[in-house]
Amino acid sequence: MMRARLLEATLDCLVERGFAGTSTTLVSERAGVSRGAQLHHFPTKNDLVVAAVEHLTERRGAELAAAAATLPDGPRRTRAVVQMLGDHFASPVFDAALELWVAARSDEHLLAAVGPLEQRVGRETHRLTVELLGADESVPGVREMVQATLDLVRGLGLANTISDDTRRRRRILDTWADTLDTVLKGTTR
Amino acid sequence: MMRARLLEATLDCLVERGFAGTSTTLVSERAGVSRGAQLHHFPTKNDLVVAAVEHLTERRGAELAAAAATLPDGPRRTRAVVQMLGDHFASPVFDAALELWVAARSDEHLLAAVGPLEQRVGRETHRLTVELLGADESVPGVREMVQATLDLVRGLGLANTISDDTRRRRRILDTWADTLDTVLKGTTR
DNA sequence: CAACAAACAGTCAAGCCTGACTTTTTGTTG
DNA sequence: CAACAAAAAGTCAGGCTTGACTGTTTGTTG
Repeated sequence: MMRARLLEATLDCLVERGFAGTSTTLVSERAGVSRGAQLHHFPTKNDLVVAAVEHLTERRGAELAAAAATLPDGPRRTRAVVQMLGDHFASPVFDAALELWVAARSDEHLLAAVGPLEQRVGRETHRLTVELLGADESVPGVREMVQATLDLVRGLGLANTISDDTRRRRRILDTWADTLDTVLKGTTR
Repeated sequence: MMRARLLEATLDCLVERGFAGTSTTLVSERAGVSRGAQLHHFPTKNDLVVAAVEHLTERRGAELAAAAATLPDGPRRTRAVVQMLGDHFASPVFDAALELWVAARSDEHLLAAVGPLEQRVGRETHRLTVELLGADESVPGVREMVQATLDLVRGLGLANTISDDTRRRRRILDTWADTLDTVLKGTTR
């Protein structure tokens, strides 16, 4: 319970203040957990943050699964799938992940933990996307287009961190969904 | 001259150690500039870093222009343009920009300087891309696909910061170029 | 119920970063 | 060439963060 509170507080700080602005003292205060208790569960800041990555991953999965359940069938499905991914990569969840991503870039310990984890999450997200789109990856080029879709929403998510970009994202993803449908044609439904 | 050395040192630190790991002391040492001299040119860390953004922008422009001059004509041009953009967004230049981008997310002063600047650079990059591709933006969907291309390479650049992603990027962008050509068909050349 | 271990709480010193302050050098103008 | 202003150099104190240390509560087992 203490553990969970600490992890949530860490993620909140990450979103609000960034990695550097997230001090262990601040986290313990936010979580309403004493400094000693915190140090008991997570001896160092890195331990704390790495654990937060794990926790975040679970939330990522849960959020995507929940959103996926509400998707419509029929000709508008591709568009809905793509918009769902776009929204997900524009949420605070992405902000927190981005902070970790960038922090790990120049911290080998963090990288050792975040790298493999993010790779795993990436594969899982890819699998889910293929499933939601009903794409046939045995067709040449289809796999690359699915990957491109995920990298595209990642790029859109990045753009969204600085200024609200929702309208532009909607337009771009609508157009992309049409293109994607053309490429996948004959393999979906 | 001192100014330029400070800016270059700042960018080097940014790439190697990230925003938080870039201390003003470290920068002055690297640049071979005394602390007082540094404080004369840039009173605060923010001033230093904001100026570095400006400087980076110029380098960005110069690098892109240089690369653009070597592009081939003919049917392979789209592929070459897209790969060029992909390489550019996977270079240290992007790493430095990413650090600033993320740091600005949770620092309003930095955001006030980086936001408008990055918007300007974005527009300029868009304009250049349209020109290089010979795209006709009056055709519906074309503008969105050009934007999508830029957001895609941004996403690929982000993925590349953690682990070297060159092979995957090549494959994805090759496929993307084919799709892009189909959409632009009749409007190019 | 007593004893022991684990979780929790609070305090604090060492280290680092930033930016202010003082002194020295360089260069320009009358 | 003298005087003055601008640039550069060096020093340093204040503030913040981290993680180590010590004391207290809770809970479990014999």
